[in-house]
Amino acid sequence: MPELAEVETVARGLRPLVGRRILGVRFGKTDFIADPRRLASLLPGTRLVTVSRRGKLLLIELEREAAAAKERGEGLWLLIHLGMTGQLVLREPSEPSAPHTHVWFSLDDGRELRYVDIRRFGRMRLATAEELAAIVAPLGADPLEVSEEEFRRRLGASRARVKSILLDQGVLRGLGNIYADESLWRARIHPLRRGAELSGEELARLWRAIRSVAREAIRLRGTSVSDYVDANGRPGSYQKRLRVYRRAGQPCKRCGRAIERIVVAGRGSHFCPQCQPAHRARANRRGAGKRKKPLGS
DNA sequence: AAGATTACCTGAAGGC
DNA sequence: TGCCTTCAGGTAATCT
Repeated sequence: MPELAEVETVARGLRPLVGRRILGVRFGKTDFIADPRRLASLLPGTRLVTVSRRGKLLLIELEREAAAAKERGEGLWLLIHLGMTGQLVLREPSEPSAPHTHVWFSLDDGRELRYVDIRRFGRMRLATAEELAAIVAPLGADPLEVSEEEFRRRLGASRARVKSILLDQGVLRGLGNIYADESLWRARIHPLRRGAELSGEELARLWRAIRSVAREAIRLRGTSVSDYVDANGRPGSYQKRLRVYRRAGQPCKRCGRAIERIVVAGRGSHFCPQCQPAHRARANRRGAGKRKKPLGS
């Protein structure tokens, strides 16, 4: 699934396109595109200026031709979210299109950038600078840039299950189910624990675990367990490093106990019952619901 | 009103 | 063989 490491890898694969022009766009199904006619009218003739990533969101900055840019001085961004099964791949126009290809961008170097998405959970839209600011405003901290202090503050302020918190893009941007499970295993924290009940030591372990998992996943160009490939159609290799994700019933790499799978936040959650104990201490949570003081302030 | 659950979508896999 | 159900998880919408 495209999480931060996969989107980062796709962004890096597209970066050589900076300077290229989009000559035209063709569409298949468009129900995942905010305003396909706007793309059809504005994209042709634009030049790619930057390719970047914000969480799981891919940002392609475009520059209009001098004449068109005059009417509105501001920039234009093509925003693409890959959802679950979205792929952006560079192909020669002569190559047959994969099933579920829904957008074809023709480029001035003769190639095509194709958007493929089996389930169409992805999203695509154009945005002005103002619209872009509003879209990224709700996103939380970057997992690789957040300080340990801010991380502890954000996680410790929530009574939700820690697994849910890690998946919340408003807290940390870019983590998905795979890296959330892998990070919790590394930090030896049970997915059902609540953010506010984690000790300072546990939060510190989790902060470090997320950083090392994210760095390693980017280095290995992402995880390919089902559909993910990069801009050149190549899979990543972090799947070889997975310790718990989709390993239910198999032995823990640390202690040998069978990995278990439960559902948290509607997601399959994999953990080691030995390494990741469900309770910090002898928790008698009777009366815990009476707490009324919100933490902080 | 934060936190939990469900809907969207298609293909793979398992049951009978 | 083939039909049916379940599962996979990105976010948005809906519930409690």
